[in-house]
Amino acid sequence: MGDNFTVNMDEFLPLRDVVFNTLRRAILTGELKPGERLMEIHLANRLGVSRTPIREAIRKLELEGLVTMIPRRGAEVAQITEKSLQDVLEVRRALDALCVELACDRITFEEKEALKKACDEFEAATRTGDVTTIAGADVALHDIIVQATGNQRLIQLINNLSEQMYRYRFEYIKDEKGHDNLVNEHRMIYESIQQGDKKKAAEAAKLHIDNQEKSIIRQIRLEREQQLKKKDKRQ
Amino acid sequence: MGDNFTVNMDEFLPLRDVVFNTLRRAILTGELKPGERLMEIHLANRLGVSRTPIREAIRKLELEGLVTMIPRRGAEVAQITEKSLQDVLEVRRALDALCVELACDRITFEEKEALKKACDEFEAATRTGDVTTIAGADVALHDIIVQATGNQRLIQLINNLSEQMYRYRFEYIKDEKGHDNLVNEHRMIYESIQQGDKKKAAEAAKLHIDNQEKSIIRQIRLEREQQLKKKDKRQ
DNA sequence: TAATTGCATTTTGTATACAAAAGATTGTAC
DNA sequence: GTACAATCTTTTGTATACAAAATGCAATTA
Repeated sequence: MGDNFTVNMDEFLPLRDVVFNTLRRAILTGELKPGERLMEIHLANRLGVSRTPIREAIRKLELEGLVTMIPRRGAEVAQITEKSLQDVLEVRRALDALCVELACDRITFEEKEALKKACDEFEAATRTGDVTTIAGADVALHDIIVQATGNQRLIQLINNLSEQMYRYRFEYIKDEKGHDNLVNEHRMIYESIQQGDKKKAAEAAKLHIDNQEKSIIRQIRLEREQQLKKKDKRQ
Repeated sequence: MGDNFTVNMDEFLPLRDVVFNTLRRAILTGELKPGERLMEIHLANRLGVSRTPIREAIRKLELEGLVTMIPRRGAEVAQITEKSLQDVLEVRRALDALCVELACDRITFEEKEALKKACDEFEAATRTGDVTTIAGADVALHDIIVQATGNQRLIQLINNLSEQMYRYRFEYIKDEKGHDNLVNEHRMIYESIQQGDKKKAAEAAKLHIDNQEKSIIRQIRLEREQQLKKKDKRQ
């Protein structure tokens, strides 16, 4: 079992929020695996708190779609199926397009500058080859665009949807051959926003998602095949 | 204070879900007003349960955006501002467009029939003049389209967003002059889906939202003016 | 040997208890 | 009458207790 996640007592938050963040993190990084049961006493002991904050955290994870409740049996980490991921991506495609369109209208001069810088930094990051650095630069870039929309609800939704794909982030970033494409796609998006060309921006954003989709779906199929092989061996 | 909401003990659900549904309903119907505090013991006594299920229900309402948490002060019903509503509508516009586009591709023959019937029934409902009947027919019609997308995530998101505007549903339905427009907009959407014309469908869906937006925003401004007048009088 | 029943254990669902923080109230001094 | 301080109340945050359901296992029976 993936061990040693602990509560971060530094933060001055209600325990339920600390637990919520901790569990979410554990699920997104794959430390808690799909299908794994979340048992309250167990988690409570492990995190050194009582069951109450654990339960409240689980209620929030439930609504976020990261855990599934089974009546009288408790929570387990939600399974990701290819279908559910395609559903998420289908929505993200539309919302990302909306994002860049809104950004075309509302982005400030400072944000444009920041976006340009983020593009350069992303390119630099790809040259380091370090996956974490690249992922960080990618998040930073997208964050600027999302924030530029000024639409709080949209920001919240996109963040939540991104979360669902978090486990696969690294996979499509690992693929070195794709780096030039990613850099180009980012540049394309930046330029369209710079020019205020909504149509072009939306197309670029959709293309960007489509490419990620291909890469992620490929990854999922690969994983599933490997799991099947393992099963075969056991039999 | 808006009185007598009680838990519905018929349903066989964990108390937290019963409480969740009860409170949500109360908020959406306006029985619990924006800014009103949700005090745990008070609610617990009123609903005849202990604080635990109340707290868990509040955690879910929090993530749904229906209540706001103030640290060490508890929950209160989220305030709806014009900005927050515009944010919601901006997102809905994109997602409704996505909905009808997907419906164009995926709707089954039976669903097409049902949609046609729903259009007719909506028209019939407008002629009764009964607001509840009209609202019901409207929901039924939109439900068919949303379900036809087959995208669970999208269905969930649209339902949640609709929720945020629930309090204003009646207002734009009350406006009798708009009924013919609504009927026509529905027919337009139906026909585009029938023909599988995504572009036309998306345009129709967006127009539909735009008109609702106008009507809702007008309503909000009216409400705010009335509140200001009341305040003036008191001073 | 297979199936089933009964018991023990685990785990959730709910209620309650207690501590600490925030808020209201009262009283006193100026 | 106002300002400030002390105290009392309310309310949240957290922990724990208890009941009921589900699960697993062993023993018994066909």
